[in-house]
Amino acid sequence: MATIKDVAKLAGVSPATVSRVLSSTVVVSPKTKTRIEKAIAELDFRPNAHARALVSKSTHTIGVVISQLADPFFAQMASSIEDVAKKRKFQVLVSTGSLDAQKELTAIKSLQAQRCEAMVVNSKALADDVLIDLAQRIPGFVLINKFIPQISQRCVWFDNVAGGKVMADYMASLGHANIVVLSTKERVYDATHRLNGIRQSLSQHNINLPDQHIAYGSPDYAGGREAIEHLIEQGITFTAVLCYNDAMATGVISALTDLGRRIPDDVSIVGFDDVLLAKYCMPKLTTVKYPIDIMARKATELALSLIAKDRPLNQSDKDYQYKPFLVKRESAAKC
Amino acid sequence: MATIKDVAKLAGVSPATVSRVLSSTVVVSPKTKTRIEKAIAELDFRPNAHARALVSKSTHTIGVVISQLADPFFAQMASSIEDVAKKRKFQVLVSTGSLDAQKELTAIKSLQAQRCEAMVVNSKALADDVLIDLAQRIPGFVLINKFIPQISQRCVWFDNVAGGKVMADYMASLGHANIVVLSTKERVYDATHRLNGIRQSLSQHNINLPDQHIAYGSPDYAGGREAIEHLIEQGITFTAVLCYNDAMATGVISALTDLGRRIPDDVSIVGFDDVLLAKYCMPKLTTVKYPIDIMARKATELALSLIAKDRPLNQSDKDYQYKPFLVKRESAAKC
DNA sequence: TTGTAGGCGTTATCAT
DNA sequence: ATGATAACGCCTACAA
Repeated sequence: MATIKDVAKLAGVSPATVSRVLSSTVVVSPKTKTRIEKAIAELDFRPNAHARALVSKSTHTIGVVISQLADPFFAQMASSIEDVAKKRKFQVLVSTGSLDAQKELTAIKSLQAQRCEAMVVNSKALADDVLIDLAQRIPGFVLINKFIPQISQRCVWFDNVAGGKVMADYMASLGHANIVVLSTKERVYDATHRLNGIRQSLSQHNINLPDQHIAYGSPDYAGGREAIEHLIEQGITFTAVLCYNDAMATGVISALTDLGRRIPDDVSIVGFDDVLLAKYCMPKLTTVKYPIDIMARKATELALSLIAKDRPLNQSDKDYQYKPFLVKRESAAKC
Repeated sequence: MATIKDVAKLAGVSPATVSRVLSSTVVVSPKTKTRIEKAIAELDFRPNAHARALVSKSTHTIGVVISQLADPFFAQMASSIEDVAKKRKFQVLVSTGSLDAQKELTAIKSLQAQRCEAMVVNSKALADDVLIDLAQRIPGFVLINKFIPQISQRCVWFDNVAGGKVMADYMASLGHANIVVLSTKERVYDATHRLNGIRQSLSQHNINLPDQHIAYGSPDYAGGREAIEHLIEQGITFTAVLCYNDAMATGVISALTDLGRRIPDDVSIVGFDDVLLAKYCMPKLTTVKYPIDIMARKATELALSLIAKDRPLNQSDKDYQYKPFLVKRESAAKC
């Protein structure tokens, strides 16, 4: 690909002048300007972003770390980030961490090597002190899924405990007393938080939740099926199912329907996240809203504002917490 | 962030020696090596990828152009690409084109500015001659969703005409004669191709498909609902619905169920793509498989092989065409 | 084995 | 208004 020198030569000027018309920051005589523009077009010249980054010490790039691109939840997140980044003329660099601490760290390091100025990271596996260290090192570092007191102003997070409560409160209010919970077998803290919320709510309502009423599966359709089938095999009876996410909930719907149980007449089901899927499936899923799109937008703006030169100093010292709320649809009803 | 000079100074060596342990291409004395490694760790030094790109003239980066990240189909595609790229130690740069020719071109140009060595692009809007031009300019350029004769070896594509036929043939084989089609209102060629396939099949089966039996909506759940409702309002009767994609099909299921029609007893429905959703919804969707994951892998390997220095010259001259096949589930049955 | 020097493509600072 | 020149951070001959 042509360089700025090639353009300069073809236009009969110095590289400096070409650079001036590129940045249009200094006045260039109209005639030479058009001559240069013609040369640029003719050579199909595209300024080398790396050279620019090197000299300008700025890449206009925001890095994103998520566990997997194929998951609708993360796809939505990435999409929202890209949307606001684009408006600010920022490039997006996506790296995946796959729920593995080592891979997450590798992803972040690679983003650092690319000199991303801002970073929005969803870390499921890294230890808090590692994340704190990272945040202190990287000016535009923002965490999107957890709260860490020491770096609270860099945290955009969701109250998972409240989310668990919302689910359980609702089922209790519908009169359910035989409740089972489907959690994820992945060791991620948000599952623990939701479970804690559920436990708190249930004990307040004097509803028992024995350990055998909790099953663990992969956080997807198949995992939902297997987990609920496992519970049934154990001879456990129930009228309500609380699921770790919407995908598992659809698996439950499918498995129970296959067994001739009717939803919500025989069994009530609540999902989590409210991904697109929840509206699509039948019956439509009653679920807990996780406003990931709004959160992703917020996180991106926060990350970008952290590195802005004209950073308003009135950066409030608080964290950015988002609360769950119930989306009532068709999969849950009175007991 | 620390530079190679900082590391060199701290370790008491020259930058060149540091570079040597970084690339581990030349033997360095064990003592100095450990000293340097200590310095690197202490300074948390991360080699600047831009400087490297500049001098090495290689970025190890593959660019991806898709219309939108949030769409499950494209998320799957991006995910597959990232997967094989990662194995080859390539960074992935995603840009979105949003079905707009101008934006698609901007996305590609930005990828060029980043000096992506390979590119996998899904272009819905750019004219063929523009794409041909791009392919000739960019060595690692691969098209993933369409066939263009002049650059056939750079095309990984899906036979949409055959896809249309598959849907229609199946419905005909089930005895349906009153068929309606839900297409997308976006002006994309794949919709046209599928429609052509449907028309061919239907005329072979002597089934009539008047223009009023074709409705156009946005290619999603809401669009499916609206399109089918529109048809019903027109007083059109039917026993089978062919949909542009799975999301529209779920909209149709929902709308018809609301009206008390039973699927597949009263109406048969076929979707397209076989995204995850198709397995999840109720009834499970009978649909046409679009093997985007396999195709994306192939496209990535192709793009990477195109720029490989040890490129095997036995690059076959043919294109890479993928064929649809029917995934029979529950949403379609005998008339 | 290690150091020196030049250059990758661009921008910014001086001159002119 | 335009041209030299140095510098960004790194790698790679070439020397020592």
